[in-house]
Amino acid sequence: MGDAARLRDDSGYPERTYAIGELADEFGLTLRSIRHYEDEGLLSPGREGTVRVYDRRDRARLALICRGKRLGFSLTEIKEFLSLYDTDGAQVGQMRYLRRMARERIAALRRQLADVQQTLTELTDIDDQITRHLRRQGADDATNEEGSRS
Amino acid sequence: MGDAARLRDDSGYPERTYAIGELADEFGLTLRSIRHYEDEGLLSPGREGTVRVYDRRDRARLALICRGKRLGFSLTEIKEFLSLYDTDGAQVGQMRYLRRMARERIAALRRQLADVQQTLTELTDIDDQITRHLRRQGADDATNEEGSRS
DNA sequence: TTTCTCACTTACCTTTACGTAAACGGAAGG
DNA sequence: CCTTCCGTTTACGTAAAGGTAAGTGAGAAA
Repeated sequence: MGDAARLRDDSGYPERTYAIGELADEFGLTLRSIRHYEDEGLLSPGREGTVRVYDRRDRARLALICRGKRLGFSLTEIKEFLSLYDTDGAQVGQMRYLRRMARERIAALRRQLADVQQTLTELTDIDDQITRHLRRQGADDATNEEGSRS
Repeated sequence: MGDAARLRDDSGYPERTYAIGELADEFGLTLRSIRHYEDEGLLSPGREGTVRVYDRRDRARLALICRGKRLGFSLTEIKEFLSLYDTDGAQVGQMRYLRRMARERIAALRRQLADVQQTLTELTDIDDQITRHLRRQGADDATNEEGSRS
């Protein structure tokens, strides 16, 4: 149990850590996936012997990875993306580069935002049409009568 | 040249058609991809002999396919998605189902919208931080001084 | 007629993002 | 001591979405 590595934190109290299984449960991933993200260089958790030990920042990165996946990015894109989040140790030269990357991402995300919004209005239109159609037929719904507000 | 299939339209004038190469150029796809979408049942263009002939509706479907891809959906998801757009010949039973599908998609898209928006604000924050950092260093930008408005 | 250009099919290849199995290690508990 | 649980590595498998090559055909142009 007792060893010195328990208090490796400036703030004086031991930081909470996570096992791979915990994170897998929390984010709905498999161990394989999380390890794969590490293989691809998106994560680099500490080790206690051979066992992976994740800290608060690893967990945050994992959350970003998941969001990136939900948005349809590839692991490679997500990797670049992640580098934008830890600019803390960057040199001035790097920062210009990172800012360019950030702005490109922003532009892409705005396009995606527009796509999502347009698709949303189209689908709510379709929903409305179907609903009106069913209503005209008197064949009205048994399912919940939830509308489609933006 | 002259054959009867040129006037297959109710409206009296010949509808404009597209060759596969045209569509590929227009949407920035390869022939292979377009044919692949057909293999997967997302498109079913007419044929003139062995040659594919796309009409207005095929073209519209292709546009939807591209948008779906930009949003990160798989071809299978896009296929379901497409079926929502031609409810015209559907029976009442189908319509309930389609409406359910539409509502599921809507819910998913709203989540995606939230993800995109959050990522956007985070990245604009990062952009601002970098910009301020560079400004403090006097090492200010040579690149365009475009801001990051929402 | 020969040569382009565009299109077609068939078929194997590649990349991404994991799944899955085999075999092993260490700690905890009955 | 043996089992169980959690983790580890190595390595082959696989589904999705196309790339790429080989060989064919048909119409237009030189």
